[in-house]
Amino acid sequence: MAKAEPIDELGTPPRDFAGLRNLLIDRHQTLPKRLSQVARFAVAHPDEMAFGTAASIAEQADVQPSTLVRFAQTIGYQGFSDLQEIFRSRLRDRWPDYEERLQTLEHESRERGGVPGLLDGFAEAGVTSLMRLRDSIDAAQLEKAAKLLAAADTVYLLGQRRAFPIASYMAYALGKLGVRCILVDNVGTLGQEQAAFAGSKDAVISISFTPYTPATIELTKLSVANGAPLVAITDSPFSPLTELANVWFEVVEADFAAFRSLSASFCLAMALSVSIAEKRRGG
Amino acid sequence: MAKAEPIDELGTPPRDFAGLRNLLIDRHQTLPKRLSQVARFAVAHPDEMAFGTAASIAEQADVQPSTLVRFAQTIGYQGFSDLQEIFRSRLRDRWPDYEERLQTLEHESRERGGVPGLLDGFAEAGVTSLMRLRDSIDAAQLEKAAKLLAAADTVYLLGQRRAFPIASYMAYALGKLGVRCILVDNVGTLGQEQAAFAGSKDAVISISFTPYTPATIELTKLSVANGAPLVAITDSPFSPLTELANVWFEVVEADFAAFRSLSASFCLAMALSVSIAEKRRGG
DNA sequence: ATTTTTCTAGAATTTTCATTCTCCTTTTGC
DNA sequence: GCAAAAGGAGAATGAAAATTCTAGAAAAAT
Repeated sequence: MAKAEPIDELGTPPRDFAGLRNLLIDRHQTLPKRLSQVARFAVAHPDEMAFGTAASIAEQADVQPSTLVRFAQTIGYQGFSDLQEIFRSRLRDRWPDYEERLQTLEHESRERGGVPGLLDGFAEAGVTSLMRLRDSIDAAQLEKAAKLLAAADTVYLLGQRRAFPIASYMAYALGKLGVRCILVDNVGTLGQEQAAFAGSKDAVISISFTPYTPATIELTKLSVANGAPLVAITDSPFSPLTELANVWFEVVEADFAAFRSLSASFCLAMALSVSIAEKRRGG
Repeated sequence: MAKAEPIDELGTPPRDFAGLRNLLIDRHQTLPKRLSQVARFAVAHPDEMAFGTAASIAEQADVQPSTLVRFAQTIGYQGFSDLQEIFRSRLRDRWPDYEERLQTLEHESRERGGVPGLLDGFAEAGVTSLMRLRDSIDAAQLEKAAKLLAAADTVYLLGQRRAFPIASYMAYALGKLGVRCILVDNVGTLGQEQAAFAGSKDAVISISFTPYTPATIELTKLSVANGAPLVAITDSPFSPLTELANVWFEVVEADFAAFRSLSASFCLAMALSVSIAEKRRGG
């Protein structure tokens, strides 16, 4: 209780959310491990901080409830409840002007061009693509593709130019899921060599959009000739991939400012990746 | 406890705010005086219902705390706390514009299981991410980043592992837009050599998410040490990139099945890419 | 008008929750 | 490498809150 040096830095702690957030960002480096952990959680999940109980928040942040109290006191608040009040006020205060703000946003993004308008445009294109994807993809097809790919020894991933981000992401995801795969990135124009070993026990996922990059098509043909089953992700039934594929998906992306979204393709890629892993575990 | 006629109308009460609100509006005429009073208050002051304690709400609504419990039970909830959860969830997920769309999505995806369920899940995560992005990105920051990057001689793109698809996509997009750029893909661990020439006349876009890939951080530090201005896309204010950056963006992606969406990051990447080109043309 | 039923207020009870405290562990300084 | 200080975990405590209970008031029905 009685301390020689009573005050460290207990100036008045911020009573508004923005100030608190800044304080947390500033100080989290100097805080001890667990307290820093709480600071990170608080910034990342302000909603939870507002509504949760000390126990529930503690569990999610992987600390003890008492740590939350110590944390609040360390940065100058009276206790956890006092700190929580800041997070609650944020939701309270923000709500009234939120609708107004959103209307402004919609209104302005039509009128002005500029960077914010672009962001809205791409976001809208992404949402549209995702909604469309959901309606257009056939469940049976997905099932079939997942089954085919799950049976494969190694999954070969083909995709160049605009499709390359998707192929490379699948390589990342499949790797994390413990599914053996090879990303045929064609570095050093070594695509032929990379894809050469794909055979009937393996499978190929080929991704290509208009104008179908020749390298992707060539490498796909090569693999199919070697007996590898093919799952294709493309943007039209007339794609050169469809006639080669055992299963193919048509993904139509919305566009904005002459750039097509990639959201739907990524979404499909993720769903496929996870479903392969699930099937392998005996789904 | 034992009652002859056990159930009046305790069908499942709504778990979402919209449904609850309708229920309240419908039934408030048939309810007894005090309960009707509570219903009116609940509809009129949903914020208070979310934040207040039973005692504080009771006082404001001019009823007894126990009345609130009776009220909750009468309309089918387990107790006051159960009812309050609905009001809290409303503040938690406050994206009014897309509320309806998402609800449809959530609803349908519960009915389907398996692979289609995955697709819906990822779609939902993507939509959520995009909506959040729109709300969280600051227009002034975007403007500043676009200006900084437009002034650069060459744009260097850094991003490994999960961030790599985004970096590689930006390389594609910027190339198409006629903006000189170099994708530091670190092939052959030649990242140092690839990034070596980034200087004060250039600019770096660095993309990294938890757990921040060391290679990306190292290469970014190197470039910044050489005087290159930095725009960072990351997922937390505590990212090692933020302190290095001239402008940084926090992109929080929603996740599903332990995989985070990339939609928002891509959206931001696209918006940035196009805005650089626009600025160059004299925007 | 009287009985029966429903509703309400307020007290009593139980549960939940934040906070405090103690003991143990880790880190820091010498 | 050791001592001292700081930090952290988890049980104990006490306060506050939700819920239940009961008696009485209001409303409805006969």
